Amino acid sequence: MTPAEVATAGGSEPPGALVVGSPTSSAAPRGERRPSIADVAIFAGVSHQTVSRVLNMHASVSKPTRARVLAAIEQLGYRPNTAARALASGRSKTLGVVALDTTLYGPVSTLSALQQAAQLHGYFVSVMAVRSIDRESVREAVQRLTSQAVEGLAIIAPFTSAHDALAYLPTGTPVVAVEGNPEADVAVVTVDQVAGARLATQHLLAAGHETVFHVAGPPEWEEGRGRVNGWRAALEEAGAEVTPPVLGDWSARSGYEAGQVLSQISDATAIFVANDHMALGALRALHERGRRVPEDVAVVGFDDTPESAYFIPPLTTVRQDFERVGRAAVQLLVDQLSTGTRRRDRVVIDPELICRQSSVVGA
Amino acid sequence: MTPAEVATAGGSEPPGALVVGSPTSSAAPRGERRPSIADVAIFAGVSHQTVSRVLNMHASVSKPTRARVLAAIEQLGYRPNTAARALASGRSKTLGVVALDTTLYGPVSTLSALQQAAQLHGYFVSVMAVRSIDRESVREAVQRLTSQAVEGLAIIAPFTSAHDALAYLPTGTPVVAVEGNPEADVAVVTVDQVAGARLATQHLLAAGHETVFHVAGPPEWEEGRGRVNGWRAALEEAGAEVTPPVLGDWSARSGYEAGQVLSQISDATAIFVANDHMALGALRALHERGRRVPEDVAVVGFDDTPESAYFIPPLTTVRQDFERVGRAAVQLLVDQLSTGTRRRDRVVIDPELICRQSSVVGA
DNA sequence: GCCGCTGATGTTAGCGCTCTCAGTCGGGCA
DNA sequence: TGCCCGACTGAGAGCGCTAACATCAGCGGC
Repeated sequence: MTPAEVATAGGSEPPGALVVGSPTSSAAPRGERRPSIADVAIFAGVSHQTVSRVLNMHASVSKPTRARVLAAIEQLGYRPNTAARALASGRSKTLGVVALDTTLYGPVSTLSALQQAAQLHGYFVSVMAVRSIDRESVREAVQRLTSQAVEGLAIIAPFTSAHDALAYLPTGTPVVAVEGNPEADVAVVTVDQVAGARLATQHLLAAGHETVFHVAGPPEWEEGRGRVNGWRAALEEAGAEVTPPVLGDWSARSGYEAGQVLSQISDATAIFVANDHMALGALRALHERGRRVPEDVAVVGFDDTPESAYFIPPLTTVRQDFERVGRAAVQLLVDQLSTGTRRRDRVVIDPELICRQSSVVGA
Repeated sequence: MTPAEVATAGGSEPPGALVVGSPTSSAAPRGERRPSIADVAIFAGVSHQTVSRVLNMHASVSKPTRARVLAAIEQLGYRPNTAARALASGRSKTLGVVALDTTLYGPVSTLSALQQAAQLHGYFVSVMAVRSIDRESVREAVQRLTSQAVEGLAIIAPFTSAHDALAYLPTGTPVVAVEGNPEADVAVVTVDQVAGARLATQHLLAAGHETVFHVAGPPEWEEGRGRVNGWRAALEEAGAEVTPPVLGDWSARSGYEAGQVLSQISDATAIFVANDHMALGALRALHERGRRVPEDVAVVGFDDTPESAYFIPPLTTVRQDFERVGRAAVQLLVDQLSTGTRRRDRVVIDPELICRQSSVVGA
């Protein structure tokens, strides 16, 4: 790869991508079928294989030839056909994603970051949303992705799905469980939920509360379980009483209902809520019952959604760097792909406590 | 290739392939390449073409033959190869989506619904996120999708993008602009932003406010412009004063800043905020300044995010049925695909005012 | 001056599927 | 009985690309 080619290929492009056509130049292939590699070859007066070599940045193409081919490509507005390429090479340049709920803040942020990261690596992303994580749904999703010959798979859903998924995947396909159980038998990228919950709980204990109540996420979610565990561990370490967690479903509504329950417990002076949306609901319930936050009850959330700084009062919460999660997931897949092995790396990302007014009087 | 003796496999574990018994009958294709239509054909004792016919539900396959083929498919764990199918048929069964910001509530909800709808119609969805809507980004995204041979394209981004996109698309590819300008020269699915803003504004006027202030979304967004227009129209119809809108960027932070400005204007007794997140910020600013909602200032948002019912106070807002938007977009594409024409249908979905306490005293 | 080598190209097979065109077979109708 | 027709099945040719090999200069070394 000579410097000249690098100049041609533009820095922001993923490797292997082609920079062709200024916005004005590339003429649309009016009417007819799109130009193929053969058309380009004829136009440039070379063999189709030479065109292919230029496309794939193979060495051993002379400079003038390369230039001629690139010119032809631009002239004809040629774009490689992904399907043909995938068929011939066996590489689809596509990563599959199985996601449980693609509207929740966490998964959305992760997915979005993942998508961007994949794009940077020159990969497409194909997302299959599953309604529930029963075996059948997972099988369906994975098989659809398999038929697309995805090269790697990211699972943004509870651990068991990741495990199940393996069964339906061609042997050797790299898999990464995002936000999955660190004990999983595949690679994992996760935010340390236990540590995050511990941070939140310790923060409240340090503020002088005898114990901390917990509004938990659904136990089917690894995040939910991890936060319960971290919370419980922190309490036990401090010798504080462990009250039964109130179960929620991540929604503000469920947080509200939990808040209604907890607002009637006069001992409940500190609540750690498993995500910000539920915390919002809880804040509202406490407000309705005349319990002041943080004077009467301190509240800490989890996620640091962009809105949480504008709750009343601003919410102390635990930030998760979803951006990094997405990037790391892609990186793990790409690494496994390039080494050709399925590995069991884990990337654990530390969460960060963001202190705001909901937890500390006078903050 | 899965070289079993890769010693470089990251230390922790021997890299042996995971042995997973599949819970159903379909035996995993041990080691080698996945079974093809030809394998199925041999196994079933028919020609590959007959298998293809079964796969594509062509008529003219006798029942016993079909049964035999289906059995073979299951036995071998066969899954059709999307790339090969796309290459041979020219149909990729994939819809492309170009989206501007895939983390905002509206786009996320739409995208999610769209994805589900597409899945139901047997289509895959390939999403290209663009950072900005300049021509270059749109071109890049559309061309990447083109190289995937998408059969149809949905654009969840301002109108001009939709227009630009056409230039880089093979002629005849159906396009639908989601939440785009109804004047666009492609099919459009949109919530009637003008009507929604009108509802909100009229609601506030009807409550006795002399005029209604507006915190607007970014003018680059069609939604932002539409809501400004509806708000202005409602004011003008009522002969109310039209104050200059305060510009926001959809974020709670920008809503907060707008709220700070408006809270200092004593005439501002009613505010229509262009989305719920900004409304949250505005509520917080008003709260800080001691302006009571709704007693001193009435606030109405837009979107009806699941959280808005739990704001303090619960937010009156305008609901958009994103579910329907997504479904309609897919339907339009599928229709155009089946009739083979590029049409300019429009689907306009009526928004709905959801009355809560932020706008009406004693509600 | 012949050998082998390396860089630059072309040639030939497929990848796994669908499409078009040909059959084969049995039965209804003249 | 013969013929046509419709239901069913099969053979062969690509789709656009990559991978492996074949080719063919030109070059330096002995």
